[in-house]
Amino acid sequence: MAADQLSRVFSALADPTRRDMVARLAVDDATVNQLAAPYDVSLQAVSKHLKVLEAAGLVSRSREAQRRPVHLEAQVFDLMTKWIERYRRQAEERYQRLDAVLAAMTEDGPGTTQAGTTQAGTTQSSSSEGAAS
Amino acid sequence: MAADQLSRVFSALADPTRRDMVARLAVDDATVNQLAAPYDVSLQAVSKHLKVLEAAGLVSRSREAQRRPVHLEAQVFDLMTKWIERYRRQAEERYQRLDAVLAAMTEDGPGTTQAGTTQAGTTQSSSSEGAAS
DNA sequence: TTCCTTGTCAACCTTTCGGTTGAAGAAATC
DNA sequence: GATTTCTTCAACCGAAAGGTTGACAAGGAA
Repeated sequence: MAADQLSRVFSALADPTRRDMVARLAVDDATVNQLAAPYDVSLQAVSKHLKVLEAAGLVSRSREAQRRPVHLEAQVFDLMTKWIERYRRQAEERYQRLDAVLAAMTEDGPGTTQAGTTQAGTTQSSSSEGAAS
Repeated sequence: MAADQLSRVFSALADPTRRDMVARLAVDDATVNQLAAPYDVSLQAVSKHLKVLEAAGLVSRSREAQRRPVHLEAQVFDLMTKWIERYRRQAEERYQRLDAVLAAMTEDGPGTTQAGTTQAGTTQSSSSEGAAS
């Protein structure tokens, strides 16, 4: 798992503890100890979680004496939002198109509409990850 | 992993193959065979992927003779978008607050601003998953 | 009935994930 | 220099993910 960045981001946020940490970091930067406080897991486990978040580009770390403050990098959210919005919009448009077809059907009476409602079956797809506008 | 729905959704989309399937399904409904075509994995593997997507609420399945057409349920995207937007906005506001503080500093000269820039250190957090507006 | 198509269930294997404990690095403090 | 604080590295462990193959159910079609 986790080849490209998008995979790493989704994977990172799939864990409730890590999502919770992101929520905490949205309020303010925090050290590892501060982040670990609410959970009853070892500090090492928290450190691992942070490595995952960092690899996903969701947080960055600086240095401050022995401390390593963690900072939320909110730009990465845009990556997800863009991905989600594309397909949500596409699905929505499709739904409206179907609606239009159904409306036309009741208007003209059944039998006049041809093809392309559902199950078009042309299977013109393939890897669609990076395609479309 | 995958306790609540949000976890299941993020987890489901962490896999590139499943994301690709979602992209394909945004175009049109499809059968398992149609979905499997682009990939060189077994049909069983694809079936498993679909089960994951279904458990996450991202797709629904109907019945049509032996076929089990898969349909994208786009509403679930809103769940993610809501989560993401909350913390993105929060982080953004925080950034602007910092900006304001910096502006005030150069205006009044250094030393007049007190506390609360970064590293407030109050650690008033805890589980934040379901909190805030 | 018999066969073919479509899809799932079950068992198994390997890799990754999230956690643990123990040792150790890095930097301030005694 | 020795100690304390904050954090990571390394090795290990059980559970889950993602894949495989083999059997089989469900439903047309011959």
